[in-house]
Amino acid sequence: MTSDRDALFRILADPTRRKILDLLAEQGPLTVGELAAEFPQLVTSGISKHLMSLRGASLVSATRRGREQIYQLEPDVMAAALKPWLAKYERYWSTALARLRDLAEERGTEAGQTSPRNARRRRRK
Amino acid sequence: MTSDRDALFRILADPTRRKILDLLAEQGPLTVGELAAEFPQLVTSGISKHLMSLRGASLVSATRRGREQIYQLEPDVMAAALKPWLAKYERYWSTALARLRDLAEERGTEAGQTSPRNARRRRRK
DNA sequence: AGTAAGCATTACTGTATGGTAATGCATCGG
DNA sequence: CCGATGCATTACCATACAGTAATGCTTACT
Repeated sequence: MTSDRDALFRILADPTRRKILDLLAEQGPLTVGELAAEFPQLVTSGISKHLMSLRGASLVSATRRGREQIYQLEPDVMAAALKPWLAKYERYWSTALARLRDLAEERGTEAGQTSPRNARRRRRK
Repeated sequence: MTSDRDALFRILADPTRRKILDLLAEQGPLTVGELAAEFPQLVTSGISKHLMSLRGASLVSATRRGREQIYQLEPDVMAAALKPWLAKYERYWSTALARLRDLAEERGTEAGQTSPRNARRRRRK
């Protein structure tokens, strides 16, 4: 019952897992050893566990080459889970940036309502 | 030392908090009571705790009106933390969508290398 | 004044999970 | 063949944290 998106966000919550994904996104496929080298404070079995959970969520895939495992980013699941969710916020972000720019430029242009004009909810007694 | 982004992803990991943010994004400002009504399985003090942590991360802000607290989405922090991070993946997403479309259209156009052409790393023995 | 509504705070509990150490299992080099 | 490398798996531990119940503080109503 726990949705795909729930699982994704739980996985992304851990900084180590996010960094693994970031490395794979920036550098392309990497072996476990190469990945582990980026986390000197962690033992390799820890990395392995993270990689297993990433594989379990289909965020990465692995192919063997001899005794090495080459991990690779698998972007589809993340895109599918994240894009619709992001859509709810992106419109706020543009206005947020505009607002920041406005603040930087001048003070006192308090023309209201950047947020969705949402007529429902009038509960002022 | 734990970065802004770490904090954000930890917060987003909880489905209740994500739903709170979603509601505020979709419906505009809401009171605690209105929010709590969306979570029948939770007691209100639980909602309140979540709202406190959201406020602590500056993802929402609250204004009093009488004895009600009206919570409102505060998009800036989220945008600032998420947009640079998303940039690493978005280019994969377009190709991912293209790949999905390709798969839907036909089978066997296995022209390789959608991923970043990353010349470094040549370790084929 | 007294009661209730709306929300925050605190203390407590159970569970999930990140980390480690130990072990196992292929694969590679000599 | 034998030790070493590369990685996965297991069992174990400690901590973080979501949820609840209890309490308190304002504001509103009568």
